[in-house]
Amino acid sequence: MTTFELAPVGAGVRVDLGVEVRPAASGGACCSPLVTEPMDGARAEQLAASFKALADPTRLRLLSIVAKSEGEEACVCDLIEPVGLSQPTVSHHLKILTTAGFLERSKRGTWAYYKLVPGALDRMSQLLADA
Amino acid sequence: MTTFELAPVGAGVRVDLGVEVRPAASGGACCSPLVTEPMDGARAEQLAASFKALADPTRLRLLSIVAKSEGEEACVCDLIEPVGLSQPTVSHHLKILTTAGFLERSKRGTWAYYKLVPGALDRMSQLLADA
DNA sequence: CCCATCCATCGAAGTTTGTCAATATTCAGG
DNA sequence: CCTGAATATTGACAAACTTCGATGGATGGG
Repeated sequence: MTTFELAPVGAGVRVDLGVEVRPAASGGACCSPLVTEPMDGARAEQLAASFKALADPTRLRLLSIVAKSEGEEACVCDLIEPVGLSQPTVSHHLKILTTAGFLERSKRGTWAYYKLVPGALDRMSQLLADA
Repeated sequence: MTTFELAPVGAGVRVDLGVEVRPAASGGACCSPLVTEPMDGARAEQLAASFKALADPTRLRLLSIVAKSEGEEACVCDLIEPVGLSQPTVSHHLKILTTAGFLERSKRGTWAYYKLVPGALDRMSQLLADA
């Protein structure tokens, strides 16, 4: 398989990407020696994980369809035909989006309904806004 | 190798993700037959390509460092040490970010300076804002 | 000119990802 | 319970990605 470890989108990620401005390009022609750490690896990985969930055309379409559905909610059967992929594949993508915190799942009867997590995409938007 | 075909971030991508609302869940228990196309495959691919460029921790750190540098600009030599990867790898990532439209390159002497493309990240932010 | 430096490209290795067919799981009805 | 329908999970495989070392191209200084 492969272990998708997509950080929940909200997860305390702070908007201002934590970089200490470097101490004013020390003398030489180029190359300041110390750039006091860019945006620590941990946060970079979290953020990257969230973007990774959005970095697939099928997943974007799934989000888009769900977003425009009744109550921002759709069941898997509504999604298979539009994206034109197999049911397992669609389920796979939905799981990734859910793990990443963009969708939430609720089962009613035999059907699984996926719904936009309110504010999840907006939070991503914020992260980019003042970068 | 692999051919990175990252769509320039601005490229006419429209904020409202083009989905016609489905015609009100036709009668049955579930599964409305026609969801008049989600967000056409082409745009989904473009958008996904842009997100793909952001979907890597190293690239996020590179953007972050560049963003906080003098004039939102840094030469490759400034970037290698902070991210702790080889020079070829850093160049590789910079190219991806450049092709995707997030960075622009200018050569001065032997050095290559990478600079944030103004508004590029903001545009991505917009795309997510009202999704 | 020749050399050293900065950067890009190439080729290769290892990992991750997208996709499907097959199978398991869960639930509603009879 | 047994069956059928809707989803999820597993296993497999090809394509794509990240990374590196080695090499090539350009530029500026002796």
